[in-house]
Amino acid sequence: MNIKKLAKELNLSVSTVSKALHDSYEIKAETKEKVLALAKQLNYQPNPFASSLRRNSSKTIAVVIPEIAHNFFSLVINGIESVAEELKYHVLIYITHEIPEKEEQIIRHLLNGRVDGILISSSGTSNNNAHYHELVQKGIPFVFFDRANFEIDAPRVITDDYQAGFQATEHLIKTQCKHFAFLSLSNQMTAINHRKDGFLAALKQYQIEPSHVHIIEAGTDETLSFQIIRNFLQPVPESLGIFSSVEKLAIQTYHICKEINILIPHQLKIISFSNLPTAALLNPALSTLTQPAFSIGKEAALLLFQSIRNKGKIQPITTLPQIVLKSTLFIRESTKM
Amino acid sequence: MNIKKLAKELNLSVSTVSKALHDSYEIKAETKEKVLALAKQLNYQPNPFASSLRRNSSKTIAVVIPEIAHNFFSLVINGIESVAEELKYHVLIYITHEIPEKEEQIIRHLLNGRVDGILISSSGTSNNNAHYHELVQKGIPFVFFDRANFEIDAPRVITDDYQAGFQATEHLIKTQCKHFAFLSLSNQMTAINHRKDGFLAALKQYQIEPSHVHIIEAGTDETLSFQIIRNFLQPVPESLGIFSSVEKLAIQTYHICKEINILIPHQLKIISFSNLPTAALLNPALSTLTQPAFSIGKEAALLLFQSIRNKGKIQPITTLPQIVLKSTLFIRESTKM
DNA sequence: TTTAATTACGAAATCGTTTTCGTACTCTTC
DNA sequence: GAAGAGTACGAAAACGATTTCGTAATTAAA
Repeated sequence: MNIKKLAKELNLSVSTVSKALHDSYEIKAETKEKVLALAKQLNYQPNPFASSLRRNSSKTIAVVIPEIAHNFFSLVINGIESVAEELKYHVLIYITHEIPEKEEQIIRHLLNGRVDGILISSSGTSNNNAHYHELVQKGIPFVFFDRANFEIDAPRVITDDYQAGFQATEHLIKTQCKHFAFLSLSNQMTAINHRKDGFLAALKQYQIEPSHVHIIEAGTDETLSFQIIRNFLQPVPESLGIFSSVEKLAIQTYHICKEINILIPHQLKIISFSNLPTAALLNPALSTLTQPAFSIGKEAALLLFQSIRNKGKIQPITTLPQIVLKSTLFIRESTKM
Repeated sequence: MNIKKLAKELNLSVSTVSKALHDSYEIKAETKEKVLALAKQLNYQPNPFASSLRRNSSKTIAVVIPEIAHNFFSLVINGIESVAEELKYHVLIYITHEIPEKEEQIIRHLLNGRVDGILISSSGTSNNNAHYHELVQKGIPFVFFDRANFEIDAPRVITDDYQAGFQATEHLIKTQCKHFAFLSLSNQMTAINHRKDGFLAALKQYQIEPSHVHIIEAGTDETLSFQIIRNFLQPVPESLGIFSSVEKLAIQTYHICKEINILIPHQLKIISFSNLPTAALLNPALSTLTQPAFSIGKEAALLLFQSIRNKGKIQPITTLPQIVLKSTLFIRESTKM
């Protein structure tokens, strides 16, 4: 079934049918009704590729994320989907597995016009931005969320990572910790670095002895990060307070503590960025900084669709859209005095 | 940049360039090299819509799932993505939010040829299969995973739900439970019903008094299911063993037990189907039946791509592909004697 | 030497839409 | 009743690839 057969069936021209289906003013109501009726009856659905080819728009966006089996990112996707669904857009998912080269390859592929816009949570290191520049040059709108690249002039939705980091660390300080550790994936990710900056600022403000401050870069490889954290915890520094910048490392820490019999919160207190639905049910319940993941996805999608709509139009000289959402601190047993 | 400009630049015809790019035998090596070189230099990427329109294939598959913020489904997507990425296919995600009508609408939309195949974990009730039949009629390959519709002749990847249900229940029986409850989302989902059948079969084999058997249909609405489970647990039946067919209901049960001070495993033992990475860290550690989610996604994708490849070819008279993977039982503290 | 086969390329049709024109026809308006 | 405006439609040109078919030029076979 295509528009040609539909037109033949109706004794109308293809152009008339097309216009009728798009509710054009050129077509009289009676004709429109006939066309709509037969289209429904014959279950006519326009070929999306012909349409995209002609209109040069795909009604599709891409979401590029480091991983998907991750509470934060799946909640974000939920938020994105809620907006996309509303606007009848389709959502393509690409996973970089935290490999910057993979991200580059994906983004470069998307230069071919397959999507109208891209939502990116970067896995990239800041020393390679070429692929983002190509997006800009090609005029493909994109929005960063959570892990933004601040060297690129693109809208972004982030959280108050510095403040949250400060707040979490202040909380650890007030529970009488002596040593402080920051668990990080890498020193190339903006969001994580902002958390670290907040962490360091709090320690400085409370005049914590620098030798008591530990920055642990555990990396993205699971086996390796286990090893690194385990090494750090043997032996466990006195009155250690851990601030984990991502959920995964906190969970690993829990596993390690269980394995080598470190008692939380007595020997070690820990707080983590996390969207775990089971944080309160852990043994002990995990104190968390929880990002509004759904809202992040939703706001990022809204920004993207705004960019898509504005494409081609004259942009007012406006400041770069940056939305900063607040994380929420949940104090639980893992940081009990 | 398109193939026309490329051809002009090379002083060749469009058809020659196209053939060269596809490594056709009609084109001599020297010409191919020239074409490839300039294509790379000018960063030529073929328009995917023109290509899809002409070839009538999209290099895209759809994944239709009830929800995404769910460990099981996000792991499945990981498996799917691993295969799709390998074969250079794109993955569209659609979420039904457990609403059968939504699923119908999505599937019907996909009849327009936007995708070459569909992976479905059904949210549908068995009384409406029309949309699946339309897929069959249109010749669009699809594969069920986990939640299959057994009335439809489509390949499927499922787990040994009956056996796992039997095994879990047998385990509960051996821990001296007197009352037994099965937590279900609805009685319309095949996978869950198979788990229930295994549950009931085990109880029958061990001659459990039927009045001690409780089937709780909690539904998919979060607030409502909380209410239903809470009601069931007030007061908590003596020596209750709960078999939760899905992770979410087990987590809700944990929350409720914490809230109204029911001690696990002393007053209530619980085992659940779950892919929680934190199952062992919960208080108490949750006994689980864990599905090989990644493999499910991978196998389902492989079946789908096989169907896609076979499309149009004469099918050998073969039995319907059905892959049954095994779940693994992890006994932890939540079912301790 | 003639015929047949092979090689290497180009012209043009095609996929299914959308959109720009062009044009009959009716209806005002002066 | 001539000019202009408005209405309702159709023909045809895009969009950017792929593929069929045709054909010169060269090589091989008879």
